[in-house]
Amino acid sequence: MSEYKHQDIEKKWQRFWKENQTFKTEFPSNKPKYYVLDMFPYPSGAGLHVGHPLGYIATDIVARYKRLKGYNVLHPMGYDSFGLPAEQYAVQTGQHPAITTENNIARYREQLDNIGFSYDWSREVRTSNPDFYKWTQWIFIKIFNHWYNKESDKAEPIQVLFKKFSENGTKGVKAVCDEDVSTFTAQEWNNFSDEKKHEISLKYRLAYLSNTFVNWCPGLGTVLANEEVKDGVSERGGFPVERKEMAQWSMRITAYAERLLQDLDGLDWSDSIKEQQRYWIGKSKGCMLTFQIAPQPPKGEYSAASSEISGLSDGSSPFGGKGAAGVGGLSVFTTRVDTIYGVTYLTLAPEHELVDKITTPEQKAKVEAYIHYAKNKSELDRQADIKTVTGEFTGAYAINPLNNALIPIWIGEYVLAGYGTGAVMAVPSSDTRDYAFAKHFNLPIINVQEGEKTDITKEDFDPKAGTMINSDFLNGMDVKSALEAMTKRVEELGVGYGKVNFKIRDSIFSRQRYWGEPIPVYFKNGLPYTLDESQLPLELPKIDEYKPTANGEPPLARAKGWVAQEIASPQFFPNSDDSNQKASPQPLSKGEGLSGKASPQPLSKGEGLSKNYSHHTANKEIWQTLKTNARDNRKNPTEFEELMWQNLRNEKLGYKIRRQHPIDNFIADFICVPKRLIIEIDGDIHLSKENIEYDNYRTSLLNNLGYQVLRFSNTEVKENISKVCNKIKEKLDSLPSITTNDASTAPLSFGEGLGVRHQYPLETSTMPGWAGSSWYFLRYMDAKNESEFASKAALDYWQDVDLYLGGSEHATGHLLYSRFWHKFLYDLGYVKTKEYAKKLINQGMISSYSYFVDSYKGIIWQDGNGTELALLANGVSFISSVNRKDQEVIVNGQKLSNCYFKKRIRIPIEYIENNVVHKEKLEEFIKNDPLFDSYNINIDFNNVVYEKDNSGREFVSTHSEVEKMSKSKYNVVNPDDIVSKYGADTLRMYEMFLGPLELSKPWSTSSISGVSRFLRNVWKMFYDENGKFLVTDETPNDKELKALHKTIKKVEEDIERFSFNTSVSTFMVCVNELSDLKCHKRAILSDFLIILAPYAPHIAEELWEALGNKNGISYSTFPKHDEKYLIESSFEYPISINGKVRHKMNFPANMDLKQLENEALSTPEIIKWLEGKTPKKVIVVPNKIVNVVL
RNA sequence: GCGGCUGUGGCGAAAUUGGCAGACGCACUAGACUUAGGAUCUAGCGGGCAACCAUGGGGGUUCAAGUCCCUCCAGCCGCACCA
Repeated sequence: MSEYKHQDIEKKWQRFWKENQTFKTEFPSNKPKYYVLDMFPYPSGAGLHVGHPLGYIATDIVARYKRLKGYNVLHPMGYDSFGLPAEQYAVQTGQHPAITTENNIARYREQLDNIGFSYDWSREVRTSNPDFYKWTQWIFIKIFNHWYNKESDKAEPIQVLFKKFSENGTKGVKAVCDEDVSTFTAQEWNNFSDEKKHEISLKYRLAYLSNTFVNWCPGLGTVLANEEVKDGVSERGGFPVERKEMAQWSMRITAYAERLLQDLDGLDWSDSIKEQQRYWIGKSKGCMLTFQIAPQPPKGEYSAASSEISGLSDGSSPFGGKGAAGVGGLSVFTTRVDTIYGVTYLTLAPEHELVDKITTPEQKAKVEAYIHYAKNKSELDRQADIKTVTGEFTGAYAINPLNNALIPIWIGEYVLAGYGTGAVMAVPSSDTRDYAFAKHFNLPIINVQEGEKTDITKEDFDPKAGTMINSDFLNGMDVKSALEAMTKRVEELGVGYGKVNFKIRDSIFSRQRYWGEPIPVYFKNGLPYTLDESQLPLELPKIDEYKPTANGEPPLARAKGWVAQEIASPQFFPNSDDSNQKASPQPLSKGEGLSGKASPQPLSKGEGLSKNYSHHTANKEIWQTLKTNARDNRKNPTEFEELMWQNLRNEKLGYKIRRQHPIDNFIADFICVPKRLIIEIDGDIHLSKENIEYDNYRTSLLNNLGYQVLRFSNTEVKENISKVCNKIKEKLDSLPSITTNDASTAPLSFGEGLGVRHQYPLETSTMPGWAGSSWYFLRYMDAKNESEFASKAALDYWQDVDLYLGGSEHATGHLLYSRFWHKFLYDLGYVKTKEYAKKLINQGMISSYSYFVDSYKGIIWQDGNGTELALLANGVSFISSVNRKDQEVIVNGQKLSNCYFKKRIRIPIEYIENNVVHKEKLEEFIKNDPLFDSYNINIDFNNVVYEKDNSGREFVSTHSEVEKMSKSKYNVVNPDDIVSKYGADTLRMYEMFLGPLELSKPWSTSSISGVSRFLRNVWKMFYDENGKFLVTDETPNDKELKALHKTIKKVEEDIERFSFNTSVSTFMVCVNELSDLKCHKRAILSDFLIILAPYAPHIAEELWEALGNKNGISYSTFPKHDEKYLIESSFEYPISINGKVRHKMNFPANMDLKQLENEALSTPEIIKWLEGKTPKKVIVVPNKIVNVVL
């Protein structure tokens, strides 16, 4: 091959890698492991632009490098394929999001393949694939079935909690749980019904359902997590978000707050991300204080410092347990308990539950008005004007627990309901917000600190400066000791205790959306239960439309038969401490499973129960028998049954009723399936005590299966059939219909061997976007495993991610939740590492140049407000800057100045050549672009100014701005175009060459030619222009070896510290040097190709093959540099006088320093600079520099 | 307001531990080859005629500072009444 034909070469080797499965990861393996991971992409419809592959190229270089270094490399890719855009598209078009997603993934894959990545595609994961989300649901179930024990500081099975409850009640249980849990004794607990126990447990589980204020986004029809809301609008789509109270699933991430914070220290992540997480977790050490509410508001003026309630000044504890009007104390969290003598008022959040109780009648109207005002203020508004001070006095007073001072209680929106206790003790002398509030409402201010920087009105105010004053026993202390002393004192007094508070909130886990993982939960009597693991995956149902239902339920509520079959016994039987053990099936007792007269043989214990079927399930053989028996029964009805049938059949009562139908191990006489009603006619023998007992037992079993049972005796049927029918009808009317896939047969469709069970409605919300991404990195370790999320062997071997690369926008979302889930799995013993990603790099964004041309002409005038308006040929538009060229004109009788003005017109980047747009291109753009009208309203291209270049070609000058790459900005550069024009290797190297990985930088296609030329120069070392192969077997000389070995050394160092841009420069220098040396020697070029291969794998493979190698370059060995080739025999010393380089001299590298100094000082050039003075000092740094100080 | 990051030629940048600032590349200029050039090759390329001046500004430490310290400024990102 004579020319460097990148298209052919790249396709060839991409095919080679695919056919040879070159990058399939070995497992098991004796090699050391290296796991390098990209944050997987959401496959958007727009496809990749050149910014996306930046990180992928970097990780690919590392992966290929590590393979050459002998590592077993895990380098996978997949898709975060659940998400809003596909669903929004589905809502609009009705196309199933799976189809949209599939198409988008296909396009992504094509684009990725073009760039020659070395992913092991056999491990691809997609979060929307049931094989994958089965395990996301599985983890959810695990989370649901665990609680957080603060004593052991880890998650433990809920059964352990149950055991504690049954032994000691709530006493001694230290759990992370809801605020409103009640206490009970072991005896009380043991007397609770199972359902009650379950209900209580919901307040302890790590996944729980609760009514919370959520970020409701009507535009998207879903709730959003805090980090999905930016500036009061949704991060995706920018729709307004409001506070709304809804029942929602949450994850108790707060339980892990401390560990999430602590373990950040050991992570090699950027400071920025770690800081953001620290801030988000928001740990603050402080003190929880209780202020009693004063019994009666005092008349007249009060003075915060001195007013004491009469009779209480003896210092005795005045208010016992309860304060005024039966209201308990008011809890306040403060980080500055040392300033308690400076408290002059308390402020509650308007939503605070005590507000209602303590507000005095006189203040009620005002307070209510204020609450109304605060409530109706949207989040956005609240954030927008934080400067405005608002609030209202409740009329109530609290008592300072330290000095019994009376302090008024206010409400104010500056206090957040969600933080701390929703109440603050205000110290206007030490807190700027409190100060602003106090100033605004004329509340007293007591200084409790003195000294420098303690004046709150001054710029340099430092809240922790100075020493304490006006603070009793604290006086004279600094803030730190005062804090300690006061914390101790309040604990002694029993009015408070030291407490650590976290800002982080439990994360809302439900989304009212279709395109997400269904939450594997059903509801029985209003309480949530998880599905049995054997029922996973709970697949997304088909639905007719992807919108919420008419009454606002999530889209899944549209699904027919969105019900669960309960197959495990309820999870609240703590049979064992092993959380993983399923509740054991309850065997059928003797005689059960029999119906009517022609009964099959009774089943004995365990008999007929296949291991795979739950205890309510008959196996196929029994089912066949039941079916046969039922058919016989139908053929030979008793007279009573026949009479009944004639009255029930053909929907005579308004409901379809079947007769002689198998239900699990029974045959029911009559059944109305959608109503779950069974009607039995019992013969007279049923009057015996034993039979009644048995009937009752059977009824209860059927009840457990979800059926109601009506029993009539033969006599009742015979004597008053209409009464019987009325009773049945009444019952049917009262029962809710249970919809199923096919109400006529579903519960009876027994073909799979599954019996009829009670069906319960399933949860209709789905999981949030971050669910799948919180653990996908583990799935890659064993992506095809059907029985576990990953095998122990794989988890033990791969351990964690060695290098994780992705955008910093996930700082408090994915990167926090995934750490949380990983710690949870760590607690359960599934993973061995506390953190899953040792090293994280956030690649910078690649921005782009947007190009504009100016069009001039129009009329400008000022409106009444002095705003300048421009009148265009076809309309009026506001412009901010004008270039005037005054000319007077008359418009509507008014004298106006006729100005030329500048209007920016966006020109798509593909029409730009060397920063100008040629006339024919501009015309083509106007003609071709369908979006032209919508993007460039009011544009008159006749007014652009054309210039001519040397060849007479007309063009228009443009100016450019660096902006985010986006479709709407007309500045997107598609990697496919770059690959087809310059090749994937050029793209890869150029992306790296742009600059440091972490920094944002603008893309400039014109600069790519340098890298392109470089690769052609590499080619030229192997082939001349006639295609003659130039490589020789000559022995390399020292210069060539030096050029090679310093490159090996530098490239290796660069990759190890992720400095890819400098490697590219190094390669260029090396090729320049070898070209100057006219080096075509195999020994040199062969090693050069190996070190180049991670960056430019295609050309490296091609030339490697040309050198006669058969096996591909990917698993060759990275050469080791040899220092002996790098040693210089001499060094050219810069000789500087007083730090300024004046001369250069060559000395042997190992020369004696004193001798060197002497020689340097005796050189004429230096003597000239010495001007006869004796140097004060001469510094000689070996092989660096000589500095003469005069 | 708070936190993090970043400021070096016309542009992207390099200088890893303080030791010749601007490597490497783009753009540009001149020349060569050529019917042609969006090809290739050669040379030049921070500013200044020069002494010198230059790493956002100012100050400091040091024989020596882009690099360390203080201070101010600008840009980007994140958070934002967190008690």
